[in-house]
Amino acid sequence: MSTIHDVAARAGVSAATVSRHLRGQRVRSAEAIQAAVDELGYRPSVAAQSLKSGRTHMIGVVVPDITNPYFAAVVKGMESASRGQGYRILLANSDESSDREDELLADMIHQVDGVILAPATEQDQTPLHVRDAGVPLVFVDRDLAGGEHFDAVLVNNREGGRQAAAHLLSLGHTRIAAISGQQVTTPGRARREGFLEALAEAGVELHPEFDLIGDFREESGYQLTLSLLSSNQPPTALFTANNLMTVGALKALHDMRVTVPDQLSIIGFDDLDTGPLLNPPLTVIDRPMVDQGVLAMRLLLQRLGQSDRDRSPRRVVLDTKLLQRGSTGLPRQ
Amino acid sequence: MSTIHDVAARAGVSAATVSRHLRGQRVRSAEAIQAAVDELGYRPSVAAQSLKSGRTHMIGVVVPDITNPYFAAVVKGMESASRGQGYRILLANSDESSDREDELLADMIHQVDGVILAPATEQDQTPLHVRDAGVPLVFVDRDLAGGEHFDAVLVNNREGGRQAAAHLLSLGHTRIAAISGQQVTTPGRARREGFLEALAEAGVELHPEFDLIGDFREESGYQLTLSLLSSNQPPTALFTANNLMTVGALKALHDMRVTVPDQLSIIGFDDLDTGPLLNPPLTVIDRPMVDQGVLAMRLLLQRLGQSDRDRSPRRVVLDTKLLQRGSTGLPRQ
DNA sequence: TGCCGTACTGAAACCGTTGTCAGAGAACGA
DNA sequence: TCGTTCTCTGACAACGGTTTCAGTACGGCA
Repeated sequence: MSTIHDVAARAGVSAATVSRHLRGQRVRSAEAIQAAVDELGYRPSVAAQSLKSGRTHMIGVVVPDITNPYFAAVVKGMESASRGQGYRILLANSDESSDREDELLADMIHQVDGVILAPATEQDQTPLHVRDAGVPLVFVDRDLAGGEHFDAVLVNNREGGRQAAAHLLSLGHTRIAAISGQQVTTPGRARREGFLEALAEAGVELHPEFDLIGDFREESGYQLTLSLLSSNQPPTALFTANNLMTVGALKALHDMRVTVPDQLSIIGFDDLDTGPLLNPPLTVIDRPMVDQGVLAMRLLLQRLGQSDRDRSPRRVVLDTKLLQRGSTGLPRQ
Repeated sequence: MSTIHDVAARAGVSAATVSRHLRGQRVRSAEAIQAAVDELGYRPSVAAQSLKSGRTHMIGVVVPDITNPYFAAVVKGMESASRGQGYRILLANSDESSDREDELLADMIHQVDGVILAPATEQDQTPLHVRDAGVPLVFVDRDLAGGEHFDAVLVNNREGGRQAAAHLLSLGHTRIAAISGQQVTTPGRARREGFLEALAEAGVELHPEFDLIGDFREESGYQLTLSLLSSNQPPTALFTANNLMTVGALKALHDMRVTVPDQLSIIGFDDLDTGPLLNPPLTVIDRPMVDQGVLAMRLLLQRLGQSDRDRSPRRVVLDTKLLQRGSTGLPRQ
C-alpha cells in the first residue's frame, strides 16, 4: 500500500502538493503527479481521510430483516441512490429487537455520516441520541412517537388499513379478522387503527378474538391463522398486515385445506413477487418499495449537504393502493 | 465527541493509560478511568483506530442483487455470523455487471479487512487484484475459472442440474427445454452442464431452440418462456435455472393460460417462500441459503485470524436436493 | 543500607491525510 | 528599476488513537 508520500517522492514534490492535485487544485507538476499515482496505483487511505475530515462517506442502514422482500427492495433503492454520490452502505439487521437496534446505532454513530432507520418500536429513545450526536437520521417505513422533528419516508398506513377494510366490507363481509403487527411499530399500529376505524364507521365490530397481534414474521401469521380456524365460528375474511404474515396465513389455510376465497377471503399488505401466481391470485394493499429507499437516501444526502442541516424536517408520505385479485370474494352464505 | 484525551484529563492520567485500561491491561486508576468513560459516554474513534492498526473491522459484501431472496438470505447469514465478532458489513450490488463489480472492489479494498463476493463472471480478474492487495477473499455461490486457490462456499450446481434432468426424465419427458443463466457464471454454466449431461446419458437430446440462455432475471425468464411457447411444437417440460427466472416463466405460463403440469412441467432451481402455495406447488432443486452466508463469513473470519492467512484454501460444497411438488408430472400424450 | 525486580506510568512517535502558514518566484504596472 | 500582486510551493501541525521507551515507585532481600 503506497501512501501520498510515496507518490510525492516519485513525482519530486511534497505530499501537500499531491493532495492539492488530487483535490482538483491547479498544480504545476500535475502530469508528473498523475503519472506517479497511476504507476503506484495509489489510493488515499479512507481511514486517514476520515480521521482528518470527520466524515466517513458511509451511511448506516438498520432494518428489521433484510430477507423481507420489502426491506430488500428498500435497501436496493438506497444503494442505487447512494451510488455515484460516493457513499457506501453499512448494513445491519435489528431482528425487530429494540435492544439490538440500540447497540447497532451506538456503534454506528461514530463511523457513519448519517443513518437510515426502520425503528423497532415507536417508543425508541436511541434515535434521539443519534440526533444529539449530530448524525442526520431518516426514518423509513416506520416512525417514532413524536417523530415529527425527523425526516421520514413513510406510507399512509392508516389509509391502507382503511382500504383493506373498505374492500372487505364492500364484498359484504361482517365476520372479519385481522392479524396485525406489533402495536409498538408504526405499520403495526396504524394499519390496524385504520382497519378498525373503517369497520367501526360501517357499524361492523371486530370480535376481540378476531383482533390478533402478530410480529410481522411468517410463523406468527401461520400460528394465528390456525387459531382463527379453530374458532367454532370462524371469520369469512382476513386481513394480514404484512407480506410475511400473509405467507404464513396462506400456508396455514393451505395446510388446513381451507378454500380461498370461498371459505375465507384474504387480503394482505405488501405485494409478493408471486402474488399474481398464487391460487387464487392474492389481493393486497400495495405500495412503492424501491422508491421509498431512493427517497430516503436522497433526503439524507441532501441533509448532509452543507447549509441544509438545519432546515425543517421533510416528511414524505406515499399512497397505498388496492390490488384486487382473486383471494377476496363474497362471503359464503 | 469526547476523545481519549478528555477522558484522560478527567481521570487525571495520561491518554496512554486510558488506552491501556480500555484494552484490558491492569492499571492503577481503573475505576476513575471507567467513571470518566461512562460520564463522557466516550467511544474510541473508529477512524483513528483504523489508521493506527490498519484494520477496519469491516467486511465488504458484493452480490449481484440483494432483492433476489437467495442473496438476501445469504447476506442475512453473513450478518448474523459477523455479529458478536465485531465485524460490520459494507454492502453493494453489482447488478450482474463485471465493470460495476470492478469499481466496487477497487474502492472497497482499502476500507475493508476482507471481502465476500459472488462474482459476475468466472473470467473476472479483479479478485486477483484483491488477493494481491492482501485482502482475504471468499467466494459465495459463484466461483472463478481457476478459483481453486480461493476460499469458497458453493453448492454442487452440476449435480443439481443432473437432479433436475433426472427427475424430468423419470417422468418420461423427452421434449425438454432449459432456461439457463449467464454461461460466464458458475451457476449458469454448471447447472446447464449437469442438466445436458444427464440428458445426453439418457440418450435424450436438447433441441438447440430449447436450450435457452437467460440472465437470472425475472424478465428474461418471462420472455424466453414466451418464445418457447410460440414454437410450433413446444416442449413438455422446462427447467429454469434460478428463482427469479422461474417466477418469470410462471408468469408467462399464467399469461398464456398454459396449464401446469398438464401442458408443461416446470422445475426450478432455488425454492421460493411461496413455492408450496403456488398452483400447482412448485417442484424445485433446493439448497441451503442462510447457511451459505454463515459459512462464508466464518471462513473469512478464520482467515483474518492470526497465523491463518497462509493456510491452504478451504472450499465448501453443499448438496442440492430435489423437492418434488406438483408442478412436474407425466407428459401429455 | 544498598540492590534488584516488579508493576505501573507519561512523553513522544507514528499511522496517512489535509489545512494553515509563510515564503519563493514570476508577472505586472509605475 | 522597484514595489506589488498573484500563483504556487513545502514545512508543519493537526485529527485520535496505540505502542515503544525510558523512566519512577515500591517491595523484598541480603
